[in-house]
Amino acid sequence: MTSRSANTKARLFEAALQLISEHGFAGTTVDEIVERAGVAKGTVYYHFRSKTELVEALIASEIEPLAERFAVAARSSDDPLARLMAIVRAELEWIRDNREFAKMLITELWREDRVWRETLVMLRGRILAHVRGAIVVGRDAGAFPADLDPDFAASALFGMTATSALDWLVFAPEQPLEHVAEQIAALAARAVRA
Amino acid sequence: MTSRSANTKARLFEAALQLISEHGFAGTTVDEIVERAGVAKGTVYYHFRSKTELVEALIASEIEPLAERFAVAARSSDDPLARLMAIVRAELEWIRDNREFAKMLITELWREDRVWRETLVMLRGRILAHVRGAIVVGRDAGAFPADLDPDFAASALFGMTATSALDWLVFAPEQPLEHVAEQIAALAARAVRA
Amino acid sequence: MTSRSANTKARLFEAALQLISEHGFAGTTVDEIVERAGVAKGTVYYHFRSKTELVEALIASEIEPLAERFAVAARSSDDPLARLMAIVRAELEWIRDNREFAKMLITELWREDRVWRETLVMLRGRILAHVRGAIVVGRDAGAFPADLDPDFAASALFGMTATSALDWLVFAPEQPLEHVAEQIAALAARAVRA
Amino acid sequence: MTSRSANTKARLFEAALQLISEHGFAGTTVDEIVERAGVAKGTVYYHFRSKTELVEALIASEIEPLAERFAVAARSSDDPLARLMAIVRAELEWIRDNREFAKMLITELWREDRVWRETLVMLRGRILAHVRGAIVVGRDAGAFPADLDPDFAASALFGMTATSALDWLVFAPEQPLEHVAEQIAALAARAVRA
DNA sequence: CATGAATGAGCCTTCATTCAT
DNA sequence: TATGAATGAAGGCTCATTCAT
Repeated sequence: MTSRSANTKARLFEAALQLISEHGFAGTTVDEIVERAGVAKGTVYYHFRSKTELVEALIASEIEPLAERFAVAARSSDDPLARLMAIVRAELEWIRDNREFAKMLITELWREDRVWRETLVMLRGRILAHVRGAIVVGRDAGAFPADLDPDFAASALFGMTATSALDWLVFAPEQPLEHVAEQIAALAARAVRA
Repeated sequence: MTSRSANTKARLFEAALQLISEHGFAGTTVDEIVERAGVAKGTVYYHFRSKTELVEALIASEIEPLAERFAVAARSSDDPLARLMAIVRAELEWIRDNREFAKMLITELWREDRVWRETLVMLRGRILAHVRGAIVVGRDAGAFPADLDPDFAASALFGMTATSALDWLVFAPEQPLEHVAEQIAALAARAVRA
Repeated sequence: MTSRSANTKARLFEAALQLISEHGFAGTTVDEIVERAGVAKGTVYYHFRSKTELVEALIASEIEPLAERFAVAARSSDDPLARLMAIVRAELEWIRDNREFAKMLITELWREDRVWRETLVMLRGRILAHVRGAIVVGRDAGAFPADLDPDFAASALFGMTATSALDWLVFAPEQPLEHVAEQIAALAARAVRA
Repeated sequence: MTSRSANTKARLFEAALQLISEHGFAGTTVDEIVERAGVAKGTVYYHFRSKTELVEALIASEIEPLAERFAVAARSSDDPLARLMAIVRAELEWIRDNREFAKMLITELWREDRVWRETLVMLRGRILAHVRGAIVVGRDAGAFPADLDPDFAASALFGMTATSALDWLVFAPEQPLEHVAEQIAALAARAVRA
């Protein structure tokens, strides 16, 4: 792929991401995307087979960096609680840095008729596996309650962090990340400790 | 309004709700709605000014019963923790009973260009106020940590419950409500204890 | 179907037929069809699922009358040669009366990627069966040569008549039908007589 | 013209011919042509001014060899009937050897909006002139009926042969050329005998 | 109260053509 | 001589809305 091609695709990705996070996939037109990207309409169809495949490619391009951030956080400590806190913080920071992508994921994850749904579900699984791993280790070490359902707790902590982060960005964006991180970390830490 | 008219509207509401929960507002057509409702296309425009107003009316018709369920739960006990648990449980039960509506709320709440967004934000505010109220009482009584940010904790607990409930219904619907309720209640109870 | 619907469809059929006979299926746009028919573009898609299905319906609507004309001609006489001549004449008259449809059939019959190809091939088979029937009877009665291949002769006579008729209409439309009919009849009669 | 250039053009011609015979001119895209030819899209526009001129050049490249085959057949004998039979056989063989081109000619000859229509009409005239010549000679010599319209008979015999040949190739390709040639020759010979 | 035929703006997509390399 | 990324006009189709009945 030439760098000209790569540059064009990158501009299309950015334009599509911003628009879809605001108006959803169905509510975003190809005309709007190309206008914001500064290319002609046909260019989309030179690089992608359809509007849908443009978004599939966009998601695919973001998934690895995202998954890697969580993998790094999960490797950050041997202490289960510290590891959990690192993951929570990674989630917060990622949402802060990728607000548009996060909004798109939330609104599209529950939509059952999207071709990329499987991809998103798998991504969710990879991330939750890290959370779950830390929980299992902590539970077996006696640091967390014995009757904690790891799958359930992983999903709950992940969801609590995600919705809190979005609430923060949408309804109280003036709050510093540190305050949010502290509050969520405190809640999460208490929620799982034995 | 005659009962014939009310019946027609009810069928339109139900059809619209199911379709929008699956495909989103923009992804649902009036043709699909009327086909599922078993009425003619013109009928929608006899009862509502537009597709948007149909959905506005649908949301309005659900809001009071929903808010009332939370109000009842919030009045159920004087003990702050018990009250919190009742609210969590009310949320779970409501999502189980109104799965389509819950999915619609989640995917449409973050969309900034919807006319009913304000309505949903206000609804969210009413519900969070109950949670927040219980937290403030518990904090002031020393049952909850003194440094707990009530707004923040309310949003986090509400979000944790909502995403857990949706995960449950979408990814593990065979789990009994009791197990889910216990797990969430345990997490929530620990999260706020002093 | 209401008469308003039927009228609209008939106007679409007529417009489509004229345009496709001139520019072919792929060379005719829906915009051109609706402009000539005097209806809005959406009307096509209210009545038909696609441009292709509009043409399928058009062909289906013409096939029975056409097949019936040949069936009548084939029943016109017990004498095989007279019957053959009646069929040839029916073909000529039909092409004269349905010039657009005939041109469309010729240019679309050989196209292997058309959904209606099977329909046209079956129509061809029904017509050829009449010609073939007359030839078999004449051959068995000794009026036609014993070594005449009925399938082959039927296809040859039918094709000769069709191309002659189109040549006539396109390159020498001033000739009266009678002259054309006499010439073709004479050629055909000689071609098959023992 | 270098041999590399000639080779590229030849590959474009072959690809275009196959595709157009299947899907028609309007139904064939430049993308499809270059993909089958194994060259880049711009290459078409380096060698030809447009898709239309590519096809014009393709037709032009085939016309002389085709016309020459008929001219040779027309010179093959002094006997009018033998000459006619030779032309019929030449037509059959040419269609067998150039099936795609023949199908393209048939479907494009009646299309009144093609720039190459005049070229094809002239080609038709040149071929029919040979048939007509043989008929006139035979009629004047008393071998053919005196009331035979030479133009008409030429067109009819040519059309009969062409449609029979295509029917053969499309619907009964397993038949040997000899059988087809015999059947058509017998029909044609009888059709014009005095 | 309800219908369904009709509308037309606007959607996604196609495709012949251009142009910098 | 050839490439392939980019273009934009035009294509088929969708869909919320209107309206005569």
